[in-house]
Amino acid sequence: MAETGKITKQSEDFPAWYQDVIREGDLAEVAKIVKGCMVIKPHGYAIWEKIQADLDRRFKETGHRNAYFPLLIPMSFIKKEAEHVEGFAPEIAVVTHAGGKPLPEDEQYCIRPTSETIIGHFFAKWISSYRDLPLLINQWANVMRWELHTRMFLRTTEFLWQEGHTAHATHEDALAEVARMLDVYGDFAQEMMAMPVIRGVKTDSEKFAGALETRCIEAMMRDGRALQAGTSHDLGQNFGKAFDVKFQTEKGREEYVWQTSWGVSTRLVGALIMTHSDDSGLILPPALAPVQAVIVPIYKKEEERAQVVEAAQKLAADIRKKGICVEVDDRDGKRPGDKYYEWERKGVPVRIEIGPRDIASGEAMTKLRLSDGKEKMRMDTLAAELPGTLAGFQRFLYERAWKFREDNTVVLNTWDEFREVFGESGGSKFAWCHWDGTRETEALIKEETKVTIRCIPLEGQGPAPEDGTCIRTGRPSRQRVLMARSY
RNA sequence: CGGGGUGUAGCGCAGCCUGGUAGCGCGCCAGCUUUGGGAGCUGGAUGUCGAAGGUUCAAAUCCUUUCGCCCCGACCA
Repeated sequence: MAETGKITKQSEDFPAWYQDVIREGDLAEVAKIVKGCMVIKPHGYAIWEKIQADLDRRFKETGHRNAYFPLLIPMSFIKKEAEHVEGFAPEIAVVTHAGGKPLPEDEQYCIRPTSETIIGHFFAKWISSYRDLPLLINQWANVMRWELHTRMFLRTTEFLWQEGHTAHATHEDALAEVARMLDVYGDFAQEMMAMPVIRGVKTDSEKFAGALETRCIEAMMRDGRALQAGTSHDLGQNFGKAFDVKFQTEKGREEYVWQTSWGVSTRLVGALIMTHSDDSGLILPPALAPVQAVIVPIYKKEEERAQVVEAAQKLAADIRKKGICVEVDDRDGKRPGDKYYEWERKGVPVRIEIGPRDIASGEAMTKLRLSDGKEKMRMDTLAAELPGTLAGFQRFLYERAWKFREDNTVVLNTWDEFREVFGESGGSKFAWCHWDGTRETEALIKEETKVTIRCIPLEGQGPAPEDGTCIRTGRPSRQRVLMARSY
């Protein structure tokens, strides 16, 4: 880790850069006293709150309601769905003692790694008729997975997320839900995070433990690696059968429900950092920036200070009327240059400087987080123009991220090309390649190159389907899949 | 679990080889001067030197034991 106050260059050491941006942006720190856990500091948590607020609105607009289930899940529950146990058992933390006594093995709890099982249990109690369906529930919660290697926001032992859990009368309904929620995530990523994503289907070996199918959104980080930014699972009747979630159909027949689950986590904050930020620190898309604009008053003498701060407060009030979150940084004893650096590292999109000269001329200096120069703007029209400026900034970030991804996406046809692109350096690109569809080939490629199949693109999300031959084995393939090194 | 490293002020580190009053940078506090891109000067506060035991007149330093953390090789939102 670099010394405090310095940010390692992205091009020199990407992981160090990432840590530095988080520290200098005052987003979070490693808890240290609790293995693998992090403390999300106010500025970082404020970003998560903005993410939550917008997603929550989208969930409610699509008919879901929030609920909350226990943090502790009986160990016996986890074991009920065979693939689910197998997938999660190694990373589960278990409560073995309570009330000052050891718990018998059959009374032990695990701290939820995800809630399909306990929610399945309650769905069984709540659902008896087709009239109870669909049941559309979302939970905002923390979960815990005992990971070997942790990285702030991307993979920590405890993390915050939302998990949607729904039950439907038919597989068709459930599949529509899976698709709908994947689109909610995809739209959110693109509209709010200014992060282009590829929507696709996971291969069998990458899908959620216990699901029939997992759909995902995959984004490219600025080192070319892929980040899974959200998932939506078709659980089929697997959990329905394991937890006996049955309902009576209109015709009086008894059937198991079809379930889905879907989630995004605080990992999105990591995605935000690695999609937009630069060597000066964090860059936030205006739509998710807790502070969208900051006003720095500049003064020398006391009487100037009073005058300048007053003008800044008045401008701030005008800006707030436009629905923009603005802060006046009138902290005394900290010089303007110092403040500039601080707000830059915190990713604030727009900075406005007001000094005696500006008050005299009726203008203010504005600086966008991404441009080098400053621009003079009339103070009386600034508030009116700011929403447009922010919208333009948001659009610019999306387009820049899009172009970066396009520039780092390749279509590969031979294994030699593949080995060249994914060399020893550990770098990555998005590569569209043919794959023979077998788990064995996928594992072989992963072992040889650490490259994985990120997803099989949904229609329109990748190259149009075409017959070809597997990049590794030469066997026939019907469609190209997305390959990359990933987080 | 195997290999390597490290524990000294809030943070980052030096001191250890060759035992002798615990130091540096940043940060923090106070005052003055400053304030349109990371301020300067002066003064100040802060430590059971990871823990336990031993050797010694004397241990951060030498010896023994122990604990924690970090990095590299087997899982993943």
